[in-house]
Amino acid sequence: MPQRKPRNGRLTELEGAVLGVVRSEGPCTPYRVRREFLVSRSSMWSGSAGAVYPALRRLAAAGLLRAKRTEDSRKSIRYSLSPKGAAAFVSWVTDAPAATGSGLDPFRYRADALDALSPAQRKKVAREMVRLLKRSCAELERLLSKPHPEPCGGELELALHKTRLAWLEKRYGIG
Amino acid sequence: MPQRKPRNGRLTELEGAVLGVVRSEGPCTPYRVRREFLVSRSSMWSGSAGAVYPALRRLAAAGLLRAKRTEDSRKSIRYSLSPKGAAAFVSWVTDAPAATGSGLDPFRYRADALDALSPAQRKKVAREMVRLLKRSCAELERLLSKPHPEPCGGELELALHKTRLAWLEKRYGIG
DNA sequence: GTGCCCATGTAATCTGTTACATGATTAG
DNA sequence: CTAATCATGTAACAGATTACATGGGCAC
Repeated sequence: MPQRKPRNGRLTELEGAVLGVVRSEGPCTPYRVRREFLVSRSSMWSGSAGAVYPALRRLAAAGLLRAKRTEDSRKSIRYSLSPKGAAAFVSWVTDAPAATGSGLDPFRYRADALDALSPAQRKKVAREMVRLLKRSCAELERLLSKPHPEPCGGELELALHKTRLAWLEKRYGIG
Repeated sequence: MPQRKPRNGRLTELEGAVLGVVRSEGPCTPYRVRREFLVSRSSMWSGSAGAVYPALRRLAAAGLLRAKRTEDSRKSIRYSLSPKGAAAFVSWVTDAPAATGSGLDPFRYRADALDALSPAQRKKVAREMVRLLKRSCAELERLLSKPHPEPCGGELELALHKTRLAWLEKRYGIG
């Protein structure tokens, strides 16, 4: 999915997110970065090696990350944020027009088309969506209630799911 | 962004949306389809010719669209939905797991990092975001109040913006 | 040692982006 | 007629995906 506009000197969403991981985790290996994407339930990225490793190299080549080989048997690399990288990250975070854009919402695109379905089909799929959304909400609420709330993105994701549920309820009376 | 997961026999988000346009508009030319993406305020896609024209060819090659050359001087093509395409579109719309996924939300990704900013920076960018979000809300409300509400995606987008505003208000007291 | 997971990549492919090219139509 | 715009593409490129390859460390 789209979502991927090429750089006009700017960072990709993935690159910005990668900088954020390195910033909050401190110097870390590619695998560590990658796992953040694999584990985080942001289904938007696969966290595939073919995306993360090249992104790290790009960022290092641009001077935003500093790379240092370790001396252990793996000879892996530890990336840390350079001052330039920290500045770039702040620019990325404070890019208000990018932040307030509507993004890529698979729900919104399908919502328009629900009316095209037969009532029976629509009811069936709406029920299934409600089921999945409620499950996600429960999962997120469980995570957020834990002592370490982790990144607050979960709050926003929860709010998003609830918005969708409210919309389904209001429009089709399914709750 | 994005977002772009390759096909495991499935349709891309763009392809699904393209089928939706052809379905709701009836037989139409590539340009007609493209303009829907250019005009619609879904900032997620550029609606570039390099995306739309190949997508239409792909869908036609897969038998989901029927292509018919017109006899006028443009010799353009009119695409219409084949029965197979209609079925594929329904599958796409009713793919509940895909629909309820969290998508690619640039706001959510930046929200986590706002805490890393200085209070002054954070206040400044939060204010700017609020300004942009309110402007989008006003614009959407204007559109939605018109006689022809057009696709309901606008309702969801409006709800998304309001969710973001509420989050900023709650978290940073900026409204 | 053998098998399995951890960690680090690479290769081929796919899709969307920008930027350009080109012919038809319309406004002046 | 000329210029702008409509409409239809193509070309080069970038970034992400899957799938594969490979070597180290650990359990048994």
